[in-house]
Amino acid sequence: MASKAPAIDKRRQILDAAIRVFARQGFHSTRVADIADEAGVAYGLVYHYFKSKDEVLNELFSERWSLLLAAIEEADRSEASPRAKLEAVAGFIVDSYRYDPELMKVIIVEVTRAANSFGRTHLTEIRRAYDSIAKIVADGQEAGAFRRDIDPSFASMSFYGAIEQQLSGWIFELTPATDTDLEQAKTLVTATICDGLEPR
Amino acid sequence: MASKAPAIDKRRQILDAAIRVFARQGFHSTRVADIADEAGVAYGLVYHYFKSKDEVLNELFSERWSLLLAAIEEADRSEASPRAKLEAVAGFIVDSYRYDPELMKVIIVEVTRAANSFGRTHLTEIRRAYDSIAKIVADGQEAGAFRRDIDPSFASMSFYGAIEQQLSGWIFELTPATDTDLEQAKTLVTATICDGLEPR
DNA sequence: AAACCGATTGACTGGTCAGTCAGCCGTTCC
DNA sequence: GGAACGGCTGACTGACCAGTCAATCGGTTT
Repeated sequence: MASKAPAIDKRRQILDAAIRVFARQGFHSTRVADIADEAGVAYGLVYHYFKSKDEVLNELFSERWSLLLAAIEEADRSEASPRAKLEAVAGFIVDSYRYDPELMKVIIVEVTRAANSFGRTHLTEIRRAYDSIAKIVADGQEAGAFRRDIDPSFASMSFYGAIEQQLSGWIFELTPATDTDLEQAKTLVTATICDGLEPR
Repeated sequence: MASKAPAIDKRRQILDAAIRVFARQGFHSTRVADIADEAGVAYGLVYHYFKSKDEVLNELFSERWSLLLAAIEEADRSEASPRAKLEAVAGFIVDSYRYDPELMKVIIVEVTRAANSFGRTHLTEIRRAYDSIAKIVADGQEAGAFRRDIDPSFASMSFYGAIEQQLSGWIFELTPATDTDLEQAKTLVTATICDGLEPR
């Protein structure tokens, strides 16, 4: 008997396999057969659960991005200082990478930074994240915590870009990514963006 | 007679056509036939001048990236302040976009941010840019112009990431890109990274 | 036990394209 | 004139792969 294997969720199994394979080979050079093999499942089953290969990636992206959006909006609703809100956002993104680097790699490399193919589909969701961050900045300006001569949406792009670039560095092994590095990055991004490189 | 057509450089013609087509459709959904058509040239000629479709993209990237590397290193060699050096780098990148947005789109979307497929090939060149920027920061720290508690390579990634994210915003029309916007961006990036968002 | 039904299987097909190649110009040089 | 050469042409092929589908399996219902 051992495992009764009570209807393991094959759909989930396929998604998880897809993360691994996409991270390893990239979306374009991944064959649907690779996903099925990695999941230990028949080729056709992928099409039982998903309309197309694209839909698998879309699903992976949307699952995770909605968490990010929720995290940003929660940070925004909190009573913390604007700077602490940004720190919370940076923290969430870095933790996402720590918790599941392969998934974050797929999302960044195949969607976020590839807005030609897939990003186009998700541009609205992606934009929502930038806008929410911009709102945090704008509120901070109104409260006098941030200077007013930098456009909030400009600041938002810089902040997000700085974080994503750090993840890229880790993903492509341009930059060490020990636990300590990740932990420091959380506050360092915010320190860089809020305090600046020049001494105060 | 009319045009003596003194051996127009067909190779160049193909490269320029490739920029337009890659920018429009993305590398993966561009057929070699599309490039040839756009260039007004026979299919086979592409293979006369280039070993493969990949090589066309590689060539486009290397051409431009070497200019960027030269610009960074020249800025570094100048007598300007560290901050002015960074401003020069930001200025060069923004001007590259202004001068040839399609080429920059191709480079960012298909190479720089797609380090899975092509970036891998160019990782060394890409890294050299990050390293050169990091050197500017490190020198600035030594000279006391920058605080020392932020790792230069970390600062370099933040700086470059912030710029590239601005370009992405323009490329995907998330952000207005009038001449004034571009001009302001040059100093704003540096202002954000050097001075920070918080009032001084 | 028979009908039913969703999950699962994997062989097969249709279409797509990167890259090849055999040959055609136009020029230059003897 | 003709031979040699390099730029240039575009039809063709071989490989690859996303998506289909007919068939099987195993559990549930009546």
